[in-house]
Amino acid sequence: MARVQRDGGDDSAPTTELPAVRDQGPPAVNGRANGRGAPMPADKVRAIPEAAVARLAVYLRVLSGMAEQGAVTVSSEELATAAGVNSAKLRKDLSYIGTYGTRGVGYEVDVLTSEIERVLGLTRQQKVAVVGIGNLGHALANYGGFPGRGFPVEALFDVDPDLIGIPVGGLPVNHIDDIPDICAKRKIAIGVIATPPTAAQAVCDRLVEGGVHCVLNFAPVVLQVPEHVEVRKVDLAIELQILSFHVARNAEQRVSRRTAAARASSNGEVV
Amino acid sequence: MARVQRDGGDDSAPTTELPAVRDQGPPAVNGRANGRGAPMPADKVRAIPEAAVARLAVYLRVLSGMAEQGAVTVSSEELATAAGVNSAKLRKDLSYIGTYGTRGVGYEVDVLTSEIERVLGLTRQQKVAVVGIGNLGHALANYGGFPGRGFPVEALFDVDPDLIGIPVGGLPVNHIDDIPDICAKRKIAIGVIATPPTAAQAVCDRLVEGGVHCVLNFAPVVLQVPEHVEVRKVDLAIELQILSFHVARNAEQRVSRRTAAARASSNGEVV
DNA sequence: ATCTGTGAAATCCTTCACAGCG
DNA sequence: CGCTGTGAAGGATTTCACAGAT
Repeated sequence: MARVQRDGGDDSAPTTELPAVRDQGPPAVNGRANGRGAPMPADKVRAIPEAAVARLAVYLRVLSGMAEQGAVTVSSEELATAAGVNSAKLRKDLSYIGTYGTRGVGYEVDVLTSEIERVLGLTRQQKVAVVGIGNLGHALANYGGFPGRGFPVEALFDVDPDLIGIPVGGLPVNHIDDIPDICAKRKIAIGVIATPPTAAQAVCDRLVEGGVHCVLNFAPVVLQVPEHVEVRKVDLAIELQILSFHVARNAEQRVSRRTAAARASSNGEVV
Repeated sequence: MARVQRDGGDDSAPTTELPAVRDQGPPAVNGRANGRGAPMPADKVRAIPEAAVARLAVYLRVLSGMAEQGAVTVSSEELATAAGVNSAKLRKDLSYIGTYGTRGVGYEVDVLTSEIERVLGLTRQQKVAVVGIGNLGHALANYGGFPGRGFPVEALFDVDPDLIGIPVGGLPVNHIDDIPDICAKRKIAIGVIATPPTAAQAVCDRLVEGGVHCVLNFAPVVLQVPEHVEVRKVDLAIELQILSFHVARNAEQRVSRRTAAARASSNGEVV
């Protein structure tokens, strides 16, 4: 067995679930007295909230846009607006990675950029394998935007014999049976699953076998993985259904507001 | 100008409000007059946490898989495991939509399925438009899996003159200038943006002009939208960067654990 | 005996608001 | 004076743990 169910998505949503750092010490839980003002032992890089990590990636993108336009410094207010958050949240997020701002002025775009890159581990390249070279797999393999050259695609896999050996985006397609071998040899860090749902779990197992610890899953299934493996999912159906919920909710709100208005007006009230 | 920055991504938003079920408006939307499952006090039917909505969609998928395999009832523990959450969370989530379980037994698969569908608004069809018919757009337009017949794709748009008029997945491509008109005429509920980042904001503005209130954004930009519009984003780059963060973190943990172990063993401690 | 439904506690995240630096 | 950095307050979400139904 040894399978643990976890998901990364959405998360999201928000939903983003943290890898449960479950330390089940026999005695009490760790006194999480995170010494605030006290400088913490450099040993322990303190946890950055999962939600903040996701936003740091957004800030990074916004910053790179600003750099292109020649911006040298930026205030928390500007950056926050461009990133779609409020400025208090942005400052709090940045405070998790250190203090790189100048009071009365703002942040230097390039300093902030490289600090975020450092925290996100973007200074090393993470090799990516894409499994499932259908419509979506093609899109992913060609995604010039596997962005900022931090995530080179270094292996492609499919079952279809007609695809094996064919180069896609300059890289030949291998058979999924070779996943464990090839991933291990090429030291693939991240596996992207773009297969039909029925194949996804088997593919995932082989990726794990090949030493892959991080999986990005586009297949509409919940993957079961061992504890040390991190899965994030991108799920079209679920995104649509969440939007659907909001449509329904808004429709109902509109109805009940209209009813209220009608009732009020028939009472001579002003709404 | 009245742009409000919000994003739908995997961040958590305040809990969404469900319609106040006040007195019966017109024939109205909330047919929650189910005699069998206990609805729940009208003034308590207020809000379903955003995070729970996302998971309800997951449960729905797991349930449909179970139904296919002939399952009639399911316990919270089984369903939770299959969905990758713990059972307390699952039960809490289900409690937001009513009480449809049987103590000592579990839930009936078909009852639960239709109740979740009802809450998510999947009883009505939501028409979808896809903008940007590149690799990804193709994948989306052909996605037989715009799943469970709840989300028919009813309009396609692109700028490329060579594409206009060409049918993709049985539907002709229109020019993006026609977005407002066509969306309004066909009563599109959800717009999916699969354009290059530079075009995304303009496309989004036109969708909103056409009366679209929900947007699913695949372009790597933060969209600015009016308040009444709901945006969710799917961002490959950000997903990869979040995974990258976990790679980095795990690497550090592994290092520090090794150091700790070394230190401990040189002290004769047991780890 | 088993499994749901749910208050209450614990945890995680966001927002406020202001001290303090440049 | 303007803007950052951050305790503290306020919410939201998750987990606990158990009463109660079958």
